[in-house]
Amino acid sequence: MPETTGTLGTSGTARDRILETAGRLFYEHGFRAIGIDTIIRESGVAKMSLYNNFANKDDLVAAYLSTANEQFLGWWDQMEASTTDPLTQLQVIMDGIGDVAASPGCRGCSFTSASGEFPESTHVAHAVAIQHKNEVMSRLTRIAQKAKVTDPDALAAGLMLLIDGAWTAAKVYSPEAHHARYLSATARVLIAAAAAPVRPARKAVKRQARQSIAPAEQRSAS
Amino acid sequence: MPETTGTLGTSGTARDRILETAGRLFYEHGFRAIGIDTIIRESGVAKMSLYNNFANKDDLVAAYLSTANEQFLGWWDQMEASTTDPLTQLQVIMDGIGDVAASPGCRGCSFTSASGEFPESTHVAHAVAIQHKNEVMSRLTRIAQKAKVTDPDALAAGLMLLIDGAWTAAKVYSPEAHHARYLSATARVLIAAAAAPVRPARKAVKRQARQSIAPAEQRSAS
DNA sequence: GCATAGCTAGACAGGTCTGTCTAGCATTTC
DNA sequence: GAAATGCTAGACAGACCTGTCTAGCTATGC
Repeated sequence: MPETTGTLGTSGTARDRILETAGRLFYEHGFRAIGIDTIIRESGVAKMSLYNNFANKDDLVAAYLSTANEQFLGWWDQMEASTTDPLTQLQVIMDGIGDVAASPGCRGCSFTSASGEFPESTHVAHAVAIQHKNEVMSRLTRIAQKAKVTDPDALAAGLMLLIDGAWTAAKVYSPEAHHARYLSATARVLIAAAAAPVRPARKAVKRQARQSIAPAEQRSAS
Repeated sequence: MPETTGTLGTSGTARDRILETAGRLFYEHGFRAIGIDTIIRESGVAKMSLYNNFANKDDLVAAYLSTANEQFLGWWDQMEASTTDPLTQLQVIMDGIGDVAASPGCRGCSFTSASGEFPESTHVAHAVAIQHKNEVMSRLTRIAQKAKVTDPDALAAGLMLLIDGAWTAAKVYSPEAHHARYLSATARVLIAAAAAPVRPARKAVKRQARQSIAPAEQRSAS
């Protein structure tokens, strides 16, 4: 039994090859930067094979993101199953994400990128991204609740901020990674503080009145 | 003295109107989603006025980012000047960014978006973004050093992760903001821990061996 | 042996994008 | 008054992009 089908077929169905190729190209160059023709050419598949499997380009983008979401959650499940203590589970997950974000090939988070390239929250790709982030947030919250920390929402939110910060570092600084290396250690501080509530610091910093921020500066923020 | 120039001129030079309009549209819809023709139409300016002031679209994007960078650093200087204690300076800045990120109109960080839409680090827009993040990092580090905390690099990196996490929340969840509201409180934890070094937690979470992450999952990360 | 399903190859339409060019108007400067 | 400067209006070229269509090939199932 030779090639499964077609002339250029390497392996798998046309749909699989399209998804694999499109995912790689989208991740490396961005969703808008990669055209249908490029995906066709790189995957060695006919254009009609793409449009027979996906309604349009947006549908292909959404399919890629859904696949990526499933893979990520699968990886998460493995990490979480590696231990039973909730606080350790959180730390293991943060360590794992830190390792990925700081690795040379990492270009950040596909879902955040999708949100940026398709800013309308009704866009199917943006919607998948929101769904993904919601899932991550609720998983963090659930584990924090299991750990019986004082404020599970605050711990989950803090860890979420760190995670997305690490993905941003990976995206901006790729392939150097930079401060994503500090994800693990910083998460450890938050987790420890949540477990053993912070004693009033010697010099507690109080929130003070600040001047309001002009609209123009909202757009220029870091 | 009537209109300064032109027929549709609202105020300022053509260059100013182009930069203002382009900035607003880029920020709201993305760099690749907005075309030259749209900028022309919205700013009421002739196409040649754009190409007389900017070499090409990339140059316009870079000019917008440079302006945004200057505005942000100006805002930072104001925040920093509002107090003399370094730890309070850090907290004031984090509070300010948290307020902006959690405000309804905020769509995240222009520089991160630029990195995402122009992934090649040699692209002029990506280069400006890197320069901006470097500047923010070095400012955080400098203040942390002034505060004489044990590990200024770690504190600066931790705060940077939080900041970029907040921008991501704003981008993905706009206009709801969500967990960006936790930026201030989470920063307070990190700052307090850095000021009063963490006592070994009752149940310290140790880093444990983990299975490696398959390349396929690197792309699917949160 | 024949129908069906999945695929290929490539032309094509219609739209959009960037960037150039021409012709001419209005204001300022010398 | 003349030159220079900054701008407008819009046509235009050439590239690229999405999505459709036709024609035909190949393997499988009945």
